[in-house]
Amino acid sequence: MEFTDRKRRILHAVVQDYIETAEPVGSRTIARKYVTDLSSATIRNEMADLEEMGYLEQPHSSAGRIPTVLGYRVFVDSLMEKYKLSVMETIRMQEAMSEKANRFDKLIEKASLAIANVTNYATVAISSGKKRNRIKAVQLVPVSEKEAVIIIVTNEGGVKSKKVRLDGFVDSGEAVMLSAELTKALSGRTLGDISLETVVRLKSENEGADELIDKVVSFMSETCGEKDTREVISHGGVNLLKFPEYSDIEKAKEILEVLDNKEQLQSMINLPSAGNKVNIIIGDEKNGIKLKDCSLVLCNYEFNGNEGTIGVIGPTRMDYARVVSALEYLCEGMRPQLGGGTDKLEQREEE
Amino acid sequence: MEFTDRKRRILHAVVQDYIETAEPVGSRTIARKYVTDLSSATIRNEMADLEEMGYLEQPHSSAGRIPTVLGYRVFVDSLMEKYKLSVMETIRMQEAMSEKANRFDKLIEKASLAIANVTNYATVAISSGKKRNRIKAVQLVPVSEKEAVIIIVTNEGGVKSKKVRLDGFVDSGEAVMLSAELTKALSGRTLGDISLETVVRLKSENEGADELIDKVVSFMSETCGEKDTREVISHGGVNLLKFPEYSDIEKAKEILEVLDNKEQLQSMINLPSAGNKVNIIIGDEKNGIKLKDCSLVLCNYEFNGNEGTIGVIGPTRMDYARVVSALEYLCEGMRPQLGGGTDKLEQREEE
DNA sequence: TATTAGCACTCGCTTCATTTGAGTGCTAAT
DNA sequence: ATTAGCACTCAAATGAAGCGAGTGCTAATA
Repeated sequence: MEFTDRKRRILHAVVQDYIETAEPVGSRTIARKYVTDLSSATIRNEMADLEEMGYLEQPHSSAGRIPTVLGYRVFVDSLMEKYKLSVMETIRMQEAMSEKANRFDKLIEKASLAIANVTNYATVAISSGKKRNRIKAVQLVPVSEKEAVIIIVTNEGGVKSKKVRLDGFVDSGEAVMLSAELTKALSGRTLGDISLETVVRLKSENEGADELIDKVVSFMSETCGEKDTREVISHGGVNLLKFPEYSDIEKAKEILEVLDNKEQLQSMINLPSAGNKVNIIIGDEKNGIKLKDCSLVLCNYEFNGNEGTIGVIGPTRMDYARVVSALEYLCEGMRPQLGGGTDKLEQREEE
Repeated sequence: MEFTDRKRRILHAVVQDYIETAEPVGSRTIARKYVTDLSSATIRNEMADLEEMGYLEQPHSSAGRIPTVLGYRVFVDSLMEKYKLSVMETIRMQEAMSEKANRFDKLIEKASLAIANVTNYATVAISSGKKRNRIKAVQLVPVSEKEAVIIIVTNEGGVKSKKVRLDGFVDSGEAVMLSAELTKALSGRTLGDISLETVVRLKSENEGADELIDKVVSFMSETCGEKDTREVISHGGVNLLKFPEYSDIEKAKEILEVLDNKEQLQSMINLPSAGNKVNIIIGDEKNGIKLKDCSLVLCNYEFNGNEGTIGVIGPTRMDYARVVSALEYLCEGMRPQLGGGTDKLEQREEE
């Protein structure tokens, strides 16, 4: 059977209306609101065809039609028109992002929250910082008789620090010396690639500081091992409760449990990383994970050397056009400063 | 009317049974399961008394009794017996806490999650770091031609850092000099109390570094202004969905919205800080906030100089004894190392 | 030949009345 | 003082009737 233009118009109408109302849409509704040049009877026939072709289905025999997964697919791929964000929406996002974001994970937390608020769906964000940083400087600061702070500054200006307890005493003079030594020896290297010889040499050249050097080295490898810190966060889960598809508490629990579970979230998001384009995953199109009846709109972002993915989760019946626009706006707006002066580029890390 | 010992036994039984079943409990149930030496008729009379005294109420005239807020109050204050944590429960908490917690906020995040998992209620935690820290050292590290990192180390070994952009160039020699100067001038002071004279003097003694000094000072006051960074987090909101009191989606939405809202959470928790003892707030006992039908069990904790509050939110019908024990175990176990060697005490902060 | 009007039919909801049963309060007996 | 017994109450479960949105099919129309 041929997918005529008229069928296309009708499919578009069904999806559109179902997205708005969450009610199965009947032929009469379409004839009145969308395809006014045809009678309900004609539309009825076309809808029967569309059902046969797999784009629509009926919850029960005397109800209207709802889109199938396939129906949504062609809708998002070729039917839906681009949504123009309202001024209000852009402002809300800019405001959310304009506040000083200290750490990178704070920034994406803000982004995630902003998207959740603007779209009124749930969001999930993952930061997969590709930290291939090199050491710029190492500093030791004694803070009490038996404690000192190790500070490592990287290339990009990142700072890692740790307070350690020492058995031996280190005074500030020694600390300064040792800082200089360590900086000289390690500067330019990656956190991971400190060779054993280097360690041995350092120890022999700085007698009595064995303990501290060990601590520094182990701290570095520790930190380095955290490459996949992959923080997963989620916001706006409650937003979903206002949709009728989750008025059943069991359904609600199901999805909220997924949103609460970092592992599941992660496995859900990790699948595709198709460039920087927005990626839409509908219903349970293969990729497993129990996001039945849910859709996922993903977008990769990049900021200041870190990168990650942010996504929106909602009912399959979500307002794809608006979600896509919001995500694009935010992710693209992240590279240039999104509402701040030069300040925006200062990355800052703290307790 | 007198609050006889028999009345006490019956009230205890009602509360206990209601906590378990969530169903109004009738006289027959009590006669069979709890107070077997009395007939249901006698218990009926006693219950009528208890209702008159304000400890019990009836949802409707032909139903069993449920505890009033007052009823819960006397239950938690003088009736309930201490719960002994099962081995399984302690193990689960220890495991959750034993992993290396980098930053302090990560640690309390873990604690919050652990309590949520063990109790199966929702938790909320707030860290109100009482940062009365004094400066120990100031370090400047140039990372590129026009960028440098400012690092401030405090008394307690806390580290704050920020990458700044500079118009003028700073080489590492200058940076070391300036670091020493700044450390000498500022060491021992609180982040907030740098006087104008000090700034002026520093600038005159270090010509050409005006810009950097300004940045350092403004960073300090910025950081200082963050005294109330008061990070609020919450976990286990979904847990609540399994309780029948939230099987109505509207009720569920109500509480989950509160849990999602940092401001509301904060105002809810901030009320009492009665020492280090566990504090139970039932229903909407004055203190406002829409936690009607909910109870809140709060406990203050302290770790490594930081302090905060962690709390459990659940239906008024929650298993107070178990929650109290879990919280006490966790909060008290926080000062001594809770499942780790000396390592546990090392505080570490990073990107 | 494509479209449309018309009509019988389906089936999920809502409404309303009835039944059921757990639980109470009261009274009279122990 | 306690208890057995009984009439009464009321929420919740059950089920029948009617409604109405929507369909599929057929016959008339352009």
